[in-house]
Amino acid sequence: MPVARPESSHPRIIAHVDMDCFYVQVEQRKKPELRGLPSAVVQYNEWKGGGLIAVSYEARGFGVKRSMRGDEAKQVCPQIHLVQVPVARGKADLSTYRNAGSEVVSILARKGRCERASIDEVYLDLTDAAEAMLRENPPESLEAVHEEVLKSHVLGLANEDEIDKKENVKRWMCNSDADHRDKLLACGAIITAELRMQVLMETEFTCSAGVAHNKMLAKLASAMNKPAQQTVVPSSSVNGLLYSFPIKKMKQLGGKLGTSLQGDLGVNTVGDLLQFSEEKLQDLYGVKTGTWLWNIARGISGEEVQGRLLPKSHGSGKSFPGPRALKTAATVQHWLNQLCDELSERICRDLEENKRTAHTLTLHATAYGPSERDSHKKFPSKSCPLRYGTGKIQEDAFNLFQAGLREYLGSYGAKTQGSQHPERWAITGLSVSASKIMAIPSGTCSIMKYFGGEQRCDAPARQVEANFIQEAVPTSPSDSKNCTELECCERVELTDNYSDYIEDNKVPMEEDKNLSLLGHEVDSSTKEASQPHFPSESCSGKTKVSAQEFPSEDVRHQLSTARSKRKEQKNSALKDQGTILRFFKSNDQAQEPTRSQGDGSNSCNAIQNGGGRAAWSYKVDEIDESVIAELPEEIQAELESWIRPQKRANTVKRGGATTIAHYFSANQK
DNA sequence: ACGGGTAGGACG
DNA sequence: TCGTCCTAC
Repeated sequence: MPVARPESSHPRIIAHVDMDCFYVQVEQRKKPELRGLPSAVVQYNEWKGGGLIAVSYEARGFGVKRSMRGDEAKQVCPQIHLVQVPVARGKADLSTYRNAGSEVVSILARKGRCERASIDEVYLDLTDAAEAMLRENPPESLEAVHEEVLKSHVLGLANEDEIDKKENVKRWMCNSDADHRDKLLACGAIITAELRMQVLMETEFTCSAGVAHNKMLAKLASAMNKPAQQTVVPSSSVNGLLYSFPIKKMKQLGGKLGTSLQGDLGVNTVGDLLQFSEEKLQDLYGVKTGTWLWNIARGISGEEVQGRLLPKSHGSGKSFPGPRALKTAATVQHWLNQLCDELSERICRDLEENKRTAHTLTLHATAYGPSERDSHKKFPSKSCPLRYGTGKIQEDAFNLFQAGLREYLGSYGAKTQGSQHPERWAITGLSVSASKIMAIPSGTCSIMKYFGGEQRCDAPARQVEANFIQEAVPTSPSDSKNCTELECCERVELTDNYSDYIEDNKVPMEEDKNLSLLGHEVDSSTKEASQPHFPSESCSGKTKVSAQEFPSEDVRHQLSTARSKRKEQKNSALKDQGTILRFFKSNDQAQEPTRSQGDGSNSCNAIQNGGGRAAWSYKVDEIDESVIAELPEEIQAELESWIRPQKRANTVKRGGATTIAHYFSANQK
């Protein structure tokens, strides 16, 4: 739901960058012969040619639309090339698109705060960069403005359609009499054009962009001229732009709220909203939404660009429409296993690449069944603490499913359980997701505080284990069987360290498994999120090309050098995947997240002997995961960052010693 | 019985 | 908090 935020007084320069038919471009880069042809990306072509999820602009010219079936697209455009989405584990696999999106983000993030809004959209706060440019190298002093900048659409500029358009744009960009805000916008437009060219050279992807004073307007603008163009929104143009702008096309108003505005208030354009007082809108839609509506009608939006390059959750799901609905626990389990397998791979990759761990596993399902006839009951989502390891995730997810199913079926289900007439339920959608993703805490002080007093940090490992085990009360969703089997995520690509993977035992189907399980599954942990740790920008040897050095004759050459640069980067990225040990060594310099409970500062000091470093070792495979849940929360967060990677390190040298010594600093701040 | 698969955010 | 609902691409 929209929430009103005060607009900051200081003018900001915000860009919204939107990749053009992104999935198509990704496929075209893979198969360059598709460039320039009407094409579309389709998934599941079994039924009516599959569903289109991205359509090239050439194909749009023939009337092909998203959400057509492949067959329909062929009808309106027989020569269309349909490319299939990659499939893995029997489901669509979007990872190539996600990765391609990451390429783009890493380029765009160079010039300012960057928010990855979706797989193919990014917001940028270019305020600082624009101010710097205006100070040090203002457009009015430029003798030449790059073609790409001149191709900008500047809203409100007279004679948009005229032949002298570029001349007009140049005059606007370089106008020394312009409003300060417009000068900043001009700088923003130049920076944005440069970034888009950089994206094109390094990724071969085109994008469109909007440049404005806030996110809402930037987003509106980026969609106004596509593909491969950019649109600038001077303040003076805002009212005119919004006045006739269809309300339903505003972000957040494409759904029920927009429909209500139309149906209940007769508001069809943003301008129509101006007649309503803030109080009236608040009465109708609540204080927050009312204020938000009142503001957006005036082009006001104070939302900040979140500095976030990484997703906040990972999910894997699949639908099973109509006749394909899942009707037995065995098929549900099969598909859950597939989904969990993918999810596990993705969170493990996140851990390796970004040093982040997910802490909550959630299962969603959609179902129809006996209870749906009378009541429109929904299958409840369920969540539990996330344990790393594919087998564990699969096991936990299936337990969550069973818990949800019992609830869904209600008392009716309990009665007929185990009878010869199974429930007539059917699952039409399944998804699992991993959320509460936090950067691995890099300090160790809270562990020391926990053991402080009774436990010296360099005490023998045995005693540490004893402490763990004494206080252990298993609470994990599954009975914590002795986890001596070490789990590691599958990472075929990274052959150096993480390739070992030991599959969990398959979870046997137990219809009547532990009804009270769910009560224990709920994770009451309230861990304070630590600062996300962004992947280091390993942009070695990027082609640096200024706007003026970008004549079209050079594009071909630059693209090819950029292409080989990319490959170099990939290789060096692989090499850069350090060993676990190296990871810890590099991390122990980092900062300790803040925490509240005190008194243990002396114990911290106590271990700061030997130049602030101490060695600590223990036998990893003798610590049961379930004990961790019983530790104080701030300890849990910290411990998990140690134990999990440690187990993984252990598998690397499987058969060898199981004791690993870690070195860490006790410095805190 | 469908755009499918993902994401993010607000609310109670 | 968790679970639900809404929205968007």
